[in-house]
Formats: sequence, structure tokens, C-alpha cells
Amino acid sequence: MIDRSATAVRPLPDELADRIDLAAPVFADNGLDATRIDDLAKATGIPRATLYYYFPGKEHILAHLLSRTLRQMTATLSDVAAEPGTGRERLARLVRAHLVFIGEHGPTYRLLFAELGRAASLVDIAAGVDVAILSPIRQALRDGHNDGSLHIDDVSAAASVVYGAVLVTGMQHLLLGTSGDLANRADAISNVILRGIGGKPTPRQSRRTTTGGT
Amino acid sequence: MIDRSATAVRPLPDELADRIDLAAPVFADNGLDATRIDDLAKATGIPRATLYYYFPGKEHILAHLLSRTLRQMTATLSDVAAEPGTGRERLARLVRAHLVFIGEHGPTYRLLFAELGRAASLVDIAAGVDVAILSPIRQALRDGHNDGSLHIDDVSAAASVVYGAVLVTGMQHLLLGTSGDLANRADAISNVILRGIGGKPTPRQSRRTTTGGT
DNA sequence: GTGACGATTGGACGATACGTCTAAGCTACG
DNA sequence: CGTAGCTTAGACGTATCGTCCAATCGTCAC
Repeated sequence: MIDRSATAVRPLPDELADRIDLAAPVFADNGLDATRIDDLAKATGIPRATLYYYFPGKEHILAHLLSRTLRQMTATLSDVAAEPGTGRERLARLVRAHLVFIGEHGPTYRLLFAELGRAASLVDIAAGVDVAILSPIRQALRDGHNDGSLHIDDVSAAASVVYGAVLVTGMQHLLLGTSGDLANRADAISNVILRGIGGKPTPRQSRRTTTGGT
Repeated sequence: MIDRSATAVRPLPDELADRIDLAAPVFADNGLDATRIDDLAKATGIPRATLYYYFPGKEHILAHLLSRTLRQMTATLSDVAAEPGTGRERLARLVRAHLVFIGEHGPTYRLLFAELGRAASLVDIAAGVDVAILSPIRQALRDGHNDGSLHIDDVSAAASVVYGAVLVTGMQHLLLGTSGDLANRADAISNVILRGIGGKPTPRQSRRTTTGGT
């Protein structure tokens, strides 16, 4: 329907590429719908006519920003995933790094999912999420299975569990403003994922954590 | 910012309450933004002026629908959760029922999350999600812990893992149109959640499931 | 130096959709 | 039969979109 160019129809000059980033907080504050092109123009200092010169519409500006964040996340997570260690260790690091990323890019991350439905039709952000997030997870899972540090029957199911845990935890944090540090939750989550919640009492006797909840 | 009334400012007559449901597919197809009030009027057969008589705007109509779906989900899941059995059994049933619900209410469910960012500002849908979904999960977890069928250290972390797994699986299905039946994935997910992916080879030797994936 | 071309931008424009409002018709109840 | 509230068509006024044009400016080739 619309051309697949992730960013803009015309190549975006570097100077504008920098300034357009200033649009992110505006989108984050108001959402796609309530954001006026004029707001973006004001916030970025780029005149409205120029914005339209480079972007077909505000959705494309948002898509540009989101795919940028997605690339950032891809870079961050793949760096973390590349560090040495067993698959199990790397998985734990991925979980932590992901939560930290959510904490740092809260508004944008929330935007990513809030507008995923809309923006996904312009860019294949859904696919980008897969590459950025699920793919390193799957890799760590496979590696862990091979090096014996993990035990995976169904890679895709396990990846869904891992990602889901992170996503829900992050979203609770972003939407409901739950308990303090996201990074702190990483251990609790990794624990559950690794040990499971099946009946068999695990090696270390039940060291109670924050049993409470919201 | 806007009053918290979940549905409408005026009490909605039953007859209209029925018809307004016809607006759901319209929203689901187009999203909040692209849906015109006139479209809703046409789809529901309720004149525009009447819509405005009962709802302050289309966002409130959407909020009304979403909270309705949420109530439905609450009912469905709490029914399932109420069935007899160990916490572990009920948890597995919850996972399955939830996935089935997603499969059946695909468009609306997707909408629920696509517009959550926006709608959450009108209604406390985020809180509704918590009640509808997380709360029965937590209950099953606690019960399972007490009856010995589960082993939970951190209820809220475990609940996040469970819900996240379901959510991500469901979303993959809805957005990417992954493999066939959602209900089929329920077992794989429950397996991972219960047994964990930690190295210790589980009691029953690794009965390989669908090791493949996307 | 000069002309050409593309980037840049202010401002005007038509279109669309929103949400408001009015007024007329209708129903129901006392 | 009269009042009150529900219902609805249609007319507005407003906001924002996206398009378009014309003026300006910088750069490059000749």
C-alpha cells in the first residue's frame, strides 16, 4: 500500500536526522493521534513544509523514530548477547539488559507498543521486534542447550516465555509504575524462568523473595 | 483529565448497548484513529447525533467496548480458575483458556493492546487487565504453592512470566500469523513454565516436543 | 559571472472530520 | 393534554491535514 522505505522517501540529510529525534518526546507524550505536525515542527525546529518535503506524513516520522529505537535496541542486545559466557549466563544478561533498556527508553518503548498496530503497517516493526529481541534470545537458548547450561525442548516456546516475562514486567513498570528498579526484577524473573514453577522443590531451598505484589 | 466513567456519561439503554457492539469490528479493522464517527454510525445503525448524545467522543465508545471485552475475559478466566483441581492444573487451564480467548477475540484483543496506551488514559484498562488476567493467575499460583503442586518463590514474578508467555504467544499469532492452533501452543508453554529451562535435566527425560519454530 | 537546479520555507488553499448546537418530532407519564 | 426527556437530521464553526506555489538561497558547471 505504502512504500516500504523505513525512514523517508528522500534521503534525510544528517542535520535533519539529528533534529528529527526531538520529535520523539512529543510523540511519547501525546501519542501518534494527538501529535500535530505543527508540534513536531516547533519541537524539532524543522519547518512544516520541510517535514512534508521529506516525510509523507507524521506516521512516517514516527515510523522513522521507532525503527531507529529498534535498531538501537538491536545493537544493545546483540552486544550483550555477544559477550562470552554460557548460554545461560548470556540469557540472564539479555533479560537484564532488556529491562534496563526499557527503563531508559521508557516513553519510546511504550510508544513502540502502543502504536505498533499502526506503525507496523508502514514498516515491518513487528518483524524488527523479532530480530531485535527474540532472535538473540533464541540464540542464547540454543547455545545454552548445546553447552549444557540450559535445557530446552521447544526453542520458540521458551523464547516466548523469556520475552513475555520481560515485556510484561517492563510494561507493568511503564504503565502502572510498579515497584522501584526494573533491573532488580531481572533476577527474580530469571529465577522463575530457569527453575520453573513445577512442584519439585529446587536444589536451593525456597529463598523467599518479595512474595507480595501489586 | 477526562472523567473516569468507564462506559458513558448517560446510562446507555439496553437496545443501544447491543447495537454499539457492532462498532467493535470497525475499530478493529481501522484502529481508533482511522475510524470515523460516521463509520460507527453506519455500522451500528445509531445516528451520529445519538452517539454524541451518549458518548463524549469516539474514544469513549472504544473504551466502552474494550472494557466490555475485558469484563468478558474476566468472567471467562475466573470461571476457568474456579474449576476444581490443583493450582497447577488450574494454571494450565488458565493458560489454555486465555490462548483460546485470544484466538476467538483476535481483533478485539489486538485492539485492546494497540490502543491501550490511548484508552488507558480514559479508563483504567491497565488496571482491568490486571484484574482480569493477572489476578486469577496469581491466585492459581498461590493455591498451587499451598497445595504443593507448584513451587513459587515470587508470586508476582511468576505471574509475569506466565502472563508474558501467553501474551507474546498470542501476539505472535495475531500479528505475525504464526503456526496453526493457539491451543496447541498451550502445552508447550505450560511445559516451559513448569519445568523451567535450567540445566538440571528434568525428572522425565527430555521428551522432545516441537523443537522447530518460526 | 551567470544560469540552472535542487533544497528550503512561508503561506495560502481545499478537504475532511470533529464536536456543538438547534429545532423538530416522538414517547411516556401524570 | 401538557410537560419532560429521548431521538435525530442537519447546519455550523474549528482544527488539522496534506497539497501547492512562489520566493529565496546555495552550489555547481560552464
